[in-house]
Amino acid sequence: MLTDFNRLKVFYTIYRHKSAAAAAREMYISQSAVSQSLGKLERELKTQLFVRLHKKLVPTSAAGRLYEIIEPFVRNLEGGLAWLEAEKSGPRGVLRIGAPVEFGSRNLVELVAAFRKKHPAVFFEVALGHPDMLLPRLAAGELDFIFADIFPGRGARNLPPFTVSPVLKEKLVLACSAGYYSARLGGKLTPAALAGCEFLDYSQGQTALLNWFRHHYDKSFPGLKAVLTVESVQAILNAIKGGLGLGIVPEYLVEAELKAGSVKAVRTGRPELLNRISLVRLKGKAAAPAEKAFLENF
DNA sequence: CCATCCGGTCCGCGTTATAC
DNA sequence: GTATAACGCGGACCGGATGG
Repeated sequence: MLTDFNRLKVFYTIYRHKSAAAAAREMYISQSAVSQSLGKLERELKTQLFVRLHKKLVPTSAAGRLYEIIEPFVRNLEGGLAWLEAEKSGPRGVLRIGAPVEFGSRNLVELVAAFRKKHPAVFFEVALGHPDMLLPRLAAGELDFIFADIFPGRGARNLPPFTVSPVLKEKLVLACSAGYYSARLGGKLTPAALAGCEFLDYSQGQTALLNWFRHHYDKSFPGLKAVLTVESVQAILNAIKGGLGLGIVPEYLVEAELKAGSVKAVRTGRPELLNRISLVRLKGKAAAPAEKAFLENF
């Protein structure tokens, strides 16, 4: 059983001054209180900590050992409390953020860069991955907040309540190079012709592709041929330009190529599929200053 | 079921006074 | 300067009530 911390603090102060009276003055309590506290600690530990000479306290070797144990702890504690105090004057510390791979490596990194210009004492740890993996980590307090595109899976049943606020919508287009378009789809843009093409996707499950097809044709197209699977928008983009097949990318990333005609987007007449990114936080969790400042930047 | 509030009880801390 | 006795007060703890 750990002894009362206040008694250890009294001991620590006596040891530093080698005097109960001086410790009492420093701690703004009576000399009597210090003496009683020390006596109690010695009885608890069943160890003599000071030899009482006339008007003098001489530490025993046990006292020296105890001081060595307590001293780093007190130093840490004082440092920690100073840190908490400093935090009031401005955001600092580490922000742990979860995000989908594409959003995290593109938009989030830009946000972090802009934020750090204003608040250089804030550092970032970004975990990239699927919301199904990030939500439990948010619930366990390992992440301060996350960004999520799909929300939520059935696996999130027994997780604590979250607050979800939309932060971004971007149009997603199914695109390929102009060469690929004229060779494989020229003049016959039917669902069947489309489904027979080569595809580029972000995950083994082809969630992005399947969503696109469901959105535009109201039915699923099983057995799409994925010739490349990679968790990187940049890679998909390069593969599209290289004529490898059809891939889904945010429209604004290929705006120039679409205008120039080097990249073609598959248009069905329906509005484009939207990628909705939401901010997900633990309900009722107070935001630390760094977190608050970051979220206010939105 | 869990968190919170409330009233009552009791223990221990810190005080003063005093002895050494 | 330190230790001890006596004492008052605050806070910790407990059981029960209440509310979401």
